[in-house]
Order: sequence, then C-alpha cells, then structure tokens
Amino acid sequence: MYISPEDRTDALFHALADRTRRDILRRSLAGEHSVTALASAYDMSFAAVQKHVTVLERAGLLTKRRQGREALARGDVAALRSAAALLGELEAVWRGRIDRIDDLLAGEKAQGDAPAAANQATEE
Amino acid sequence: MYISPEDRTDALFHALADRTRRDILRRSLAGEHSVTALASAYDMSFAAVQKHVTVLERAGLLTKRRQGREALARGDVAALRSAAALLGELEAVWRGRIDRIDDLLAGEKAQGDAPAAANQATEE
DNA sequence: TTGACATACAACCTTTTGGTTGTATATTTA
DNA sequence: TAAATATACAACCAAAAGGTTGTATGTCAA
Repeated sequence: MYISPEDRTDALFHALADRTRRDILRRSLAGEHSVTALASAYDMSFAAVQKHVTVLERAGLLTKRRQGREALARGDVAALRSAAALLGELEAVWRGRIDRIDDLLAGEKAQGDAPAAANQATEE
Repeated sequence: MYISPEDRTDALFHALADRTRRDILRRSLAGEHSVTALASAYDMSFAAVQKHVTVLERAGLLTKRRQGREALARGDVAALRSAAALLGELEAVWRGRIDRIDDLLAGEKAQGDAPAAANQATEE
C-alpha cells in the first residue's frame, strides 16, 4: 500500500527519537549485525530489540538480509540523508530563500496568516 | 534541572516526528506568529496546537516572546542545525571515518559484538 | 468597568509506544 | 533425528501521546 511523504517523514523522525534505536542504527551503519548480536548489547528482551529493529526497518533506516538462520541488519545511509534533506528544507524556509514557500506552508488552509519573512539572514 | 544529551536528542526528533508540529515549525521559521494565528491554520482545538507549540519549545526548536496579550513564536534554526549535526555523526559512523567510534557505540556494554566496519566508502 | 480576546493549564479520554512473556517455525549442529 | 540456536509474532500491560472540554487569568478596547 501507498505511504504518503508525510507518513514517511513521521516514521523517519519517530524512529530516530529513541536512544536504543539510534544506537542500533549506529551499529548497523558501522557494519552488519544479526538481531541477536544487537540484542545482546541492551538490557531488554530480544523481542523488544526486535521491535526496535522493525521500527527502523519500516522507516527505511535499515534493511535486513537473511543468511541461514540469522537476519543481518545493515543501516541505509540514503534514508539518513533524506532526513537531513528534510531538515535542510526547513532551514531553507528560515533563510527565506524558498520561493515555493506556499507549497511548503501546508498550501491547503492558509487563513488569517499575514506575517511572514521576519528574519534577516544572520550568521553563516 | 539537567537534561542529558540523549534526552535532548529524543525531544528533538520526537518534536519533528509529527506533521502538525513540522508545519508549525515551518511557519515559525518563516516568521513570528502568535499561537492563535498558528492555531487558526489547523483543524483542531487551540489547546491542541498550544500543546504542539510547547513540545517544539521544550525541544528548543522554537522560542516564545510575550507581546501584550499574545505570545509570538519564532523558530530557532540553531536547534535545527544541531539535529542535522546528529544525523551527520551517524553518517560519519557509516563512512567509518569516526575514530572515537567506541564512544559513540554506547561504550557501556559492548559484549559479544565482533563484526564492525564492513562498509566500503562507496559514492561521493 | 465591562466585554472580548489571547493565553495557560487541568482533567479527562483513546490510541500508540515500549516493554514483557509465551509459542511457533526454520536452520544448524551434535 | 534430536537438541540448540535465531527469528518471528501474538497477547498482554503500563505509560506516554495526541486529542478534547472547561476554567482561570491577564490584556486590550468600548
């Protein structure tokens, strides 16, 4: 089934919003690890770690590969970069450099919002 | 009271993991808006929007300034950049360029984790 | 000095999250 | 083949999230 960009962004940042998951992601970015190997590093059940891996997987931050009886997880740097790109878009809004600002500003219902672009391009 | 770096990271990404909050942040990065002005843009109660603003505020992503009876919210680009920096650290782990990798890899309990650094620096 | 406006916040409700244990199934290995 | 290993997943639970309404309080305008 289809997943909207907003849904994927929700999933991305949600996946990153937990320290255990960030740590799992770090390890998986450094190299492949089986779920059991990952689980051994944390003070929680295997099933709990498995769920964290699933959350990361559904956010696209890691992929699993079957090898025999174990599932090897590896981080996907592309997803990481797309998260960074999203932050970059927000910073671009701050800079006021965006001209498709109306698209980004939830084009739907922009009622009663006069004030905009009150930033001067300080620093950098 | 003190808030650990991990707690702040949790708060940062958690704040970013909701589309309404991302939209509020976008508007606040583009310019100052009163909470009421922000609330008028969404199909939910004022109180709900107010809560979202509080979440963003506690994550450091925006600040509020009192002017008369209204509270003007403005996005803080520094927090946005610190989020980007965190993603950058993760990407650095992927690149294998990090030498303080042992610090980043949750130095505490690293039991039974042999495999690491299985990535070749592809692309770029 | 009353209203109207803008905010703050408590109390409450439902859904999601993050954890648990238990069970099932596939793959090794003895 | 039997036991051990690795994973998957269901069922359950407490706490947190995201929403609601209601109430209190400060500020502005008649």
